[in-house]
Parts: sequence; C-alpha cells; structure tokens
Amino acid sequence: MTSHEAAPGDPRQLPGGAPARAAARVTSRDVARAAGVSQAAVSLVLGDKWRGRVSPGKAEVVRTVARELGYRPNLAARSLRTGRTRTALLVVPALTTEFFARVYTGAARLAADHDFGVVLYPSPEGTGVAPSPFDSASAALDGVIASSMAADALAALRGAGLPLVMLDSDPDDPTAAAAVNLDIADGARQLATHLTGLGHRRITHLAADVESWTFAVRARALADVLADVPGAVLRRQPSALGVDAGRRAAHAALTAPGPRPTALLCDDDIIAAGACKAARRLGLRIPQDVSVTGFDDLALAVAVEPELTTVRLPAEEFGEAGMRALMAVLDGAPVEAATLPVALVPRGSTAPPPDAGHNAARPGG
Amino acid sequence: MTSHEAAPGDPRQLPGGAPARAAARVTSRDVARAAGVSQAAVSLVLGDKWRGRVSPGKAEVVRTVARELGYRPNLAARSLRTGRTRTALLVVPALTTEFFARVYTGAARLAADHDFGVVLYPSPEGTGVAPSPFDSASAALDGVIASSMAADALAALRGAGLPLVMLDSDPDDPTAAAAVNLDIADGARQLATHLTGLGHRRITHLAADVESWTFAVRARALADVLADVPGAVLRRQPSALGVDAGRRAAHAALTAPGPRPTALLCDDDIIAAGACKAARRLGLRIPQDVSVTGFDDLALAVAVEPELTTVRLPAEEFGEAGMRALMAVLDGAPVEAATLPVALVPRGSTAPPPDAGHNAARPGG
DNA sequence: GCCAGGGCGTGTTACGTATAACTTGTGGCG
DNA sequence: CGCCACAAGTTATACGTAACACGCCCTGGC
Repeated sequence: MTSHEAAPGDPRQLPGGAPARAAARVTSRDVARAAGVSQAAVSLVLGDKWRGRVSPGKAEVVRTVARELGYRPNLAARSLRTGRTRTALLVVPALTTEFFARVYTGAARLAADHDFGVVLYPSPEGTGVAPSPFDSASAALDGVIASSMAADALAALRGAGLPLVMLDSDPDDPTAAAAVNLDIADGARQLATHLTGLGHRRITHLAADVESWTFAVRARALADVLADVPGAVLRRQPSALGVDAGRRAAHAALTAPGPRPTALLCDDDIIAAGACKAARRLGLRIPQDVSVTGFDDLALAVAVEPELTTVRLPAEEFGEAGMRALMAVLDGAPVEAATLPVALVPRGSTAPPPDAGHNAARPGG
Repeated sequence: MTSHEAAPGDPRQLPGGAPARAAARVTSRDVARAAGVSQAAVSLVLGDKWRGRVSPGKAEVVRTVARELGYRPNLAARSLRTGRTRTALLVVPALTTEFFARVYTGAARLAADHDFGVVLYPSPEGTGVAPSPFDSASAALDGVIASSMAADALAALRGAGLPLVMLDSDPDDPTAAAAVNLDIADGARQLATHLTGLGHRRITHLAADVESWTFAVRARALADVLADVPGAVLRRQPSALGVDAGRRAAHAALTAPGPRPTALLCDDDIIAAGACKAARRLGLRIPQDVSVTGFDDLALAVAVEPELTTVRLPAEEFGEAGMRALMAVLDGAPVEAATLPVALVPRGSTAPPPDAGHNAARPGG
C-alpha cells in the first residue's frame, strides 16, 4: 500500500545536479550510445540535416534506435539553444465567443502540422487574466497573432518587438508585420442588398458599441449600399454585445418615434437573437412583420426560431491563415496580405416587408 | 577588474554560439553586472530564496535593477535547469463547446495567478488535431487535466506517467491522481423533481448518445427520482449532440406511438434548443403543450424563446478546481476530491402539463 | 586568544540540445 | 607523387538558469 510514498532512493547527488524527474528521460546522448554514434550525429539525423554528414545507413540506425527508445527531444533545451520556441500566442477578446474558439481551432490545427504550438491570451475585459501577456504566459513566444478586437492588449504587444500578425485590422494602420482580413465589407454589402432586394427601405442597424475595425467597416458598407437605393432610410441603434443588450437595443429601435423599421440588421448573431426576442415580446412576427439578420453564422443562428439569415465567416480558415502568415514572417518569407471571402446565408428570418406591395414599386420618396 | 569586457551590442561570434536574436535579451548576468553582484545572487533574490544569504539592502538593489532593465527570466533555461515547465495541459472534447471554453478560462485564470500556463488539447473528434498530445503540443508538460468526455485521448495519457487530474470522471475508476466532479446527479434530480412537482408524469429523456460518466449519471438520477413518483413513466430517446440531432430526436419522441410525453428532459441546452424547434414545427406550444429542459445553462439558454429551464454548471469554478487540484498534486500535497454544487434555474420552458387539472393531485392549479 | 558559527556572498557546475570547428580516410587530378 | 576536395564523422562549446559547495569576515563564549 505504498501509493503516495515515493521511494526516496537517492536520485542525484552531484553538485548542482537538477532534481531527478519521475520518469528518467531518454536523451539524445542515450540514443547516441545505443546507436554507437556521437550525440552530434543523433542531433544531425533527427534534425534532418545529415545529408552529406552521416551515411544513410547510420542515419537509419539512429532513427530506428530513437524510435525504439521512445526518444523525445527536450523542448526546453532546444529552445535554449536555438532561441526559438515554436510557440505562437493568439490574442482574442474573449474565448467564450464561439467565433474565436473556432479561430483558435483552425490556428492550432495548422500549427500542429508544423510542430508549432498555440497558446491563448484572452484579453482582460473578457476573463480577468493579468494585463500583460508576458507576465502570465508561461511560454516564451516566437510571435503573436492578434485580433484587432483585443484593442487593450495591443499597446503592450507593440512594444514587445515580437513578430505580429493582425487579424481583421484596419488596412490603413500597417503597424503589424502582416495582416489577414475577412471580407467583412462584402458581407455587409450582401446583407444590405439582400434586404433592399426584398423591398426593405426602413432599415435599422443594431451596431455593436465596440471600437473595432470589424464593426466600423460594416457601418460604412451599409451606408454605401443604401445610398444607392432611392428612398432607403438607414438608422443606427448602438448596442452592447450580448443577447440581453441586443434585446434592449432592438426594443428601442422598434418603439422609436416615426415609422417602424421593417428590418433590423444586427452586427452579430447574438445581438440578432436578442433582437428576435424584443420583436416577439412586442407582438411582432419574424419575418412577416420585421426581418432580422445576424453576422458570423454561429451555432446559435440555427438554434433560434426562425433560423437567422446571416453572413458565414470562415473562422477556422481565418485562424489558419493567421498562423500561416506568422510562420511565413518567421521564415523571412514575403507575406501575402490575405482577404478571405464570406458568404450570405439566407434563412427564415428575412422576408419582404409587410408593405412590400406599396413600397417596393414606389420610385423615390 | 574583469578582463572579459565584451563589447556591448556586439553579436556573439564565439564558436558554437547561438544565432543572435533580434532583441538582445537581458539575462540574469546582465542584472548581476549592473547591480554589482554575482549571477547567483540575482537568482537567489529573484527566486525569493535569499533569506540569510543576501543582505536585505543588496536584495533590494537587485530587484530594482532587474525592474529597470526589464529583466525577464528565460523560461527555457529555467525549465532545462529545474525540469519543470509550469505548464499544464487541458484535454477537452471540443473547444467550440462554450462549456469547455469556460472551463479553460477558469483554469487559465487561476493558473496565471501562480505563474502557470495552460495549453489546450482538443481531442481528435472535435478538431482533427493529431492523435497524440505529446507529438503535437509544443510545450513540455508538468501535468494534465482531462475531461472524462475526452475518452479517446485518455489511453495515451495514462501511459505517459504524467500527474493527471480528471474532470467529471466515474468515482469508481480511480486511475487518476485526483478527481474533481460536478454534482451532476443532484442537478438531474432537481430537474426531475421540478417536472414531477409541476404535475408531469410522461417524461422522455433525450439522452446524449455519448459514452461518458457525465451523461450516464443523469440517466441514473432521473430513474431514481421517477421510481418514487406513482404513475410516472420515463422513456429514453437517444440523441447525438447538436441542435439538429436534438430536433430529430425530439421529433421521434413526440410522434412515437402511445400517449405523447408532456415533458422533454434534454441532456444539454443545445439538444434542448433542437427539441424546441421540433415541438414548434409540430404545432406544439412551449411550455403550454410540452415542457422542455436543458442542462449547462449556456448563453444559448436565454437566447431561445422561451428561455430554457436548465441546470447551471459552474464551469469556470470547475476549471479552477481542476487546476488547483493539479497544483496540489505537483506540490505533493494531499488532494481533496472536490464536488461542486449545481443549481436549477427555472425559466419559461417549463409549466404544468396540459392535462394538469386531471392528472395532478392539487386542485385549482 | 582561539575556535565555533552564522551572515553574506561567490565560483562552479549541469540541465539537453544544436552547430561551428576540427579530424581522418579516400579518391581524383594535375 | 603530392595535394586537395569531399565524405563521414567527432569534439567542444554555449545557450541562461538554479543551487550546491565553498570561502570570508565578524561576533561571542570560554
């Protein structure tokens, strides 16, 4: 019954020796001894730098022995020697957002294919983690992928001198080594065109009350489209993020003085879900009395009734592209500023407005 | 007078030297030189092991100089020396699940307070990451926190000999160093009692089609409660995870031969959202015609109409408790097997059954 | 007057790896 | 025949840190 009682058989008594780990690690020297070569040869072979330095036969022996012994390189030692960690930091506004969880997933998947790791740094507003990523992150970092939404963390990042890839940043602010963007403007244009095509003219934009390029560009694109539609009236109702905030904002929009909007164009699916609740509580049917649109195409979009017309963002691909760009920067390769396409997903929450017969044909006015 | 006065800012040209990094790192030796002490003294002071070895005055000087120079210890070197990485691995079935994102957040927050880091390993089914966490994770690990839902990754973990804390594991399977559980059984009992208290007798359990203790225990607890209620009939309808799977399962349950169930008790909120859609498409009102309950209390629970009666799981605290247990194990401290309480959250998706007047014992309901 | 002992520090070493620099044997070629 | 290029290795070294093993000085007790 000696479960907890670790036998204290003297591990190492060498002066300055490190405390012995539970399982004696297999080192490259062990492999070298077993294979009858020097440690340097092992390093060369396993590092795939043996061409012209080690004979193919011995290289094969080394690989075989390493596998049989279950050798795993000590990453701390490697990092100490090379100065690289093969670890990237992903800075997101809040992990509990499904969108950023998917961005992480994509980045981590691609990273794993290249023996890279990804650690997360949700910025303070979301989670209360310490303000400086470099105090709290236990890993040393080769580079950073940062969402432009994580505004408060960016200041600390800029000063750190780390290779930086920005996700969805303002193209006019080229402080980053590279940038990857979603074609948010196109998504917003498609939504606006979809609604005006159905006949909507009085549209209220439930605008996320967050200072970020990704939201600013929506507003601009909407205004651009509606400016070309005779008789279209675009109003703006600010909303915080979250279901309840969306509900309150939609209530305000739907009860504002003047003619009621026939469509609520929401900055994300979560706000849209709240908007649906507000409409229903006012006795309005969706989409017969009022159309509602979202943005992002989260799982939530098909969980509500009716399912949301929204814009699908390729979140995993977004994370992958960010990671790819970072690895390119680290390799010193030229970085391609990528813009990923998005797609309108029409569902049940949009329909022609109730007064479509009168309004759609009316020219101007 | 030190004879080895290296030219400052001069990249090393010594044989075997590591490639110069872009930003010249400040090392403990730099701090030592600037503070007029030895490197050993710096290590002692900053490691808070200086009592009786360094005078308080010099210790203060060292701390000040370190701060002024912006010294940050090289974590790779420290790990190489100590054999510890201060990094834990959190194994979850799928990060895109809001529940596990919150678990991660809690674990990471507590970890940061103790200079620990947390890296994620979403198991393959969720994300397609490589099957072995130790091939893909770029960080060496001190220990693992694993959800019992990540069943396929557990086999690899057991063999690794790493300290392991299990989240929501079967208490009868004590292979882990420590275990932290949610009181799932109590939550299920509260739900069942809530429904029978409202008068429901024909209840169908939309049971997640996943082999995991957390789901198995729900079924057992429900059966226990309903066995004590005269006339209660509990049926079981398996369902995969996801909104659409829940919708299909609920459709099957509501159109099965025999009297229709008056309540659908779903294994999580997402299945419940699907169940609501199925009911509505069959022309049934919620909760007047059929009650629906969820589990987890995700953001989704209040995004749907009506809002879901569900069981709130303290996800962040769960992650915190797991991390706390792991750190205790690493310290060799005794581990307290924690069980965290859960709470029923009654909302709009439950009400007395339509035939409550006939069926329930209480008059005038 | 001398030694014990504690306070205050420094010198040195090893962690495991990657790679520059060196060594040795062999064949080709002027 | 002498020399060089090249293959096939090995040796040595440094990355930055933590901590062991000593030294030195001062104080106090006998």
